Amino acid sequence: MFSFYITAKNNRARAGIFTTPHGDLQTPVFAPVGTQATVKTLTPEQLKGINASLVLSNTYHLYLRPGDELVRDMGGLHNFMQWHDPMLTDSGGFQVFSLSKTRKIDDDGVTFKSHIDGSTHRFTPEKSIQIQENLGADIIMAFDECSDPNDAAYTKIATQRTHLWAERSVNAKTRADQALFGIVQGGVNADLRAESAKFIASLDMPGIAIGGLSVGETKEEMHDMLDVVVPLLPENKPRYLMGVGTPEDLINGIAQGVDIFDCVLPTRLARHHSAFVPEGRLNMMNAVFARDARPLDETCDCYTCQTFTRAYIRHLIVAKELLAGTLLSIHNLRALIRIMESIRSYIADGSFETRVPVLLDQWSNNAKRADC
RNA sequence: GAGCCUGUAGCUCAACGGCAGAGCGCUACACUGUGGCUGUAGAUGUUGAGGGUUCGAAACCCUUCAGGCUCC
Repeated sequence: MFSFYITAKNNRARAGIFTTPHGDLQTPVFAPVGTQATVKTLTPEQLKGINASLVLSNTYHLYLRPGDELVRDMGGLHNFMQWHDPMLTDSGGFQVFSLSKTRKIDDDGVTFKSHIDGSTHRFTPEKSIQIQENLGADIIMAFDECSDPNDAAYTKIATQRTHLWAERSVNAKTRADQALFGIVQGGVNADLRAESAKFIASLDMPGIAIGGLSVGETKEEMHDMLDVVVPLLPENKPRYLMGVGTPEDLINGIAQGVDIFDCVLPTRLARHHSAFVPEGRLNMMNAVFARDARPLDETCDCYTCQTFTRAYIRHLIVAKELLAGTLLSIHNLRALIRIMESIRSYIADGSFETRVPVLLDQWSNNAKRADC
């Protein structure tokens, strides 16, 4: 039911097709994040309009509200949110650590308090898989622990625990129509990363994720960890770099052999008034755009850029109109998806490697603000 | 025409004889497996105007301008 064909390679970069029960995914792919069974501010129709192919949703959030059994009874996540293409759910591991103020972790699982009402809950690997089976995404994730990469001693403990939990996640899985991906941890320790990559690869899951990056370490550390991990992963399985990222991170990640990415950044920045454009990140609330009649990005083919001026978008932001978030989300997601489309064609025609410096030069200053 | 009240940052208002301030707004910055947040930094004043008293005035006195209320 799940297979991954590599259609072209440029050194470590690969283009491929991952088949799922809801259609084929062309990789490299960027997945918009739809935490609460919606990519914030966008309809499924709008997502189709920007050629989104994979959407991520969240186990932690949907378990707390409206409840995974309710989603199951409403026909599963695809039907519930009316997204009929490939979907992925997170395991809830990350949110237990990033959102819950108080939590108690032991080798069996995590007891935590809801960020919504403070009520107490418990996740174990088995519980996470059960929830994700109720939700019904095509790709589901092993329950893991994402620790602070700067805490080396604790990261070792958390990584070992993540390995035990990965095995338990595999054993808990019952549905054949879902692909369970394992997650490599190990912080910024090369030896621990290598050990984790080998262990997770040994479980022979249909895909492997690299977690615990873009959580506070430097770009150089992320780069170094990918250099350690990716060569230790099987060629014939998709590699998923969780929570990344900026246009620059996507280009670098693909060059290092990553196939799947997800990130809140394009939609979060959209709601916080920033736009990805080739010359840099624009803060569209800035007064300089008040009378700017140009589109966000003259080279972009998205609905926002084909239709509206910067002046209008700034007006919507200043007036706190919801449409601002929608228009900027359409643009930011389209910008990243368009980069993916270009790179897939570059890998296919063999030009990707030589184009990386040009792509980076074009997009690397999106990590911070542009001057225009 | 007479009496009273009010004029302080873009807005609403503090300070009532001793460094002119707050909230909001404004100008920027940050945001990477999402709390439509949040956090950080910054700018802005002939205290309506003019004169006087005082070591010192947004404050007290005089004149004047503007707005409001009341009375004739």
